[in-house]
Amino acid sequence: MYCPLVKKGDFKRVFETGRRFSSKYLVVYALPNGLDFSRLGLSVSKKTGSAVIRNKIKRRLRESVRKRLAEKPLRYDIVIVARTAAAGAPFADLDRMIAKTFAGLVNEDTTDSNRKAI
RNA sequence: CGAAGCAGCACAGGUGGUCGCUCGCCUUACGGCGGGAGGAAAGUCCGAGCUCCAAAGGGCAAGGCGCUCUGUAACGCAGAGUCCCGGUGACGGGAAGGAAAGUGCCACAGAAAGGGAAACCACUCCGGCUUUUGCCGGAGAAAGGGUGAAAAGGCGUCCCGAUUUAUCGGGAGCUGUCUGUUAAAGGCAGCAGGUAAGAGCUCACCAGUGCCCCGGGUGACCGGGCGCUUGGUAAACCCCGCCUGGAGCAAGGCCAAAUAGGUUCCGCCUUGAGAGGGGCCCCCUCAAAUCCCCGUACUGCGGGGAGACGGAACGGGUUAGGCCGCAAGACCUCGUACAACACGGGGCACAGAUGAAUGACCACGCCCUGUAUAUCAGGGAACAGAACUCGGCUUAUGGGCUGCUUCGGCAG
RNA sequence: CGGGGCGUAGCGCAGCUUGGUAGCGCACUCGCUUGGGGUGCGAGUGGUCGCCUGUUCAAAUCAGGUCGCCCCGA
Repeated sequence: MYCPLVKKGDFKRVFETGRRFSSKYLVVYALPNGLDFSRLGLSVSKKTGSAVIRNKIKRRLRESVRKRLAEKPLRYDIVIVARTAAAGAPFADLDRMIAKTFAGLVNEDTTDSNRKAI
């Protein structure tokens, strides 16, 4: 279960206070959100490529995150920034990185996160 | 066979399965069924629809367009033509009105670059001087020389013979034009008058040009006659003709919530202005009032006052808030008509997201690459992703097919 | 959706308005100066003016198209 991350302030909070995982193709920021589901934000720079390439990267990342969250439901605000190398990456590599990153995340105590959210 | 030039066509990797996204419909719900990127969706270069604002009219400014006719909702688009340029040719390219309304510019060189008494050298004739060479003066100004992109349109040649000594005949050649050809070719016209010699004079031909005439064409323009000989540049200013109100779906409409300022009224305090309209002007429209107070003879007339602060109500803006706008045609094809187009018949399709939907995996077959082959391995090719909707233009781009035409070579 | 600007030598810029010679600084090379280096002085090398087409006798400059980059407004 997830929904898109929308607000500019939410992005800013995740960038500044969230955990950071870097890899060849991606930079992933994650922050517990205190909700019953995760929210996903994607950032692909115009320098990465044309609209077609950028769309393809976002679709692949969305697909990968959907599959990983189905296996392991997290309650995080996640922002994934694609690096320029992600344009030519095979889907299997991207998926492996997402899975590896999610393996390092654990849901926090519910009451604690609720207090934070409010 | 080789080289080249046009025109057109369809495609944009297929089928099946699993999981997932988005929209619509059905269902109480679980869920089910169906739709889901392109030829350029791109660039945003034109033209329209649609929406809001403005709008009596005229002029100016600004911007755009600029051969003709036709088509179209419209266009800077298209079709058919005209003229010019390039190409042996098929064919390609052209912002192609006006330089005789005016202004400006034309570097360097050159006497001179737009009106300059067209200069200099050299030249011809006449007169004078001189042994000659030559010098001086006058007249003439064509051919020749030098600069430059351009010097005031170009061109009128040569030989033989005869004689009436400026004409005739013959030949070659040149120029122009016509016919025809792949090419060679052929026909016609001109090559003259004048003069000391010549010419810018007369004449012939060609070129250019004209608010001239005749003929053809809807027209651009073409052909002929007549007149004239005028440098180029308007993608320099400009002139002429035609067109253009402004903004854009974040247009615009409705709804919701919260808050500071705005308008009206009340209280309190106190003393200020015509407003609106398009880029501007003439001007036009609405106003020159209303309310309160005072004076006076009711209407009326004269004089004075109204903005800040607090409360209430109202309507706008903001909050990337929600809904609507927001989804079947200026389409394709066949026939008629010279083409675009129009008319008639038939056919087909018709995404609506909003931090923004098309993806991932598997199987089969197909294509490409690697390897001697099979197996096998890798990849699915190019350009590229709708954002209110259409008609065009431009640009990017894969492999393939079809038709026509031109030039050259070889063979029959 | 609307508007504006830039592209010239390895780098940063001028020249474009009013068309005829492409220039400045740094950098680079050589020489002088110094015992040597730096500094300084002098000389020199180096540019398809983003690309295509056109106008013109002549285009970095004018016109049209195109490509790339940057900025602004709603």
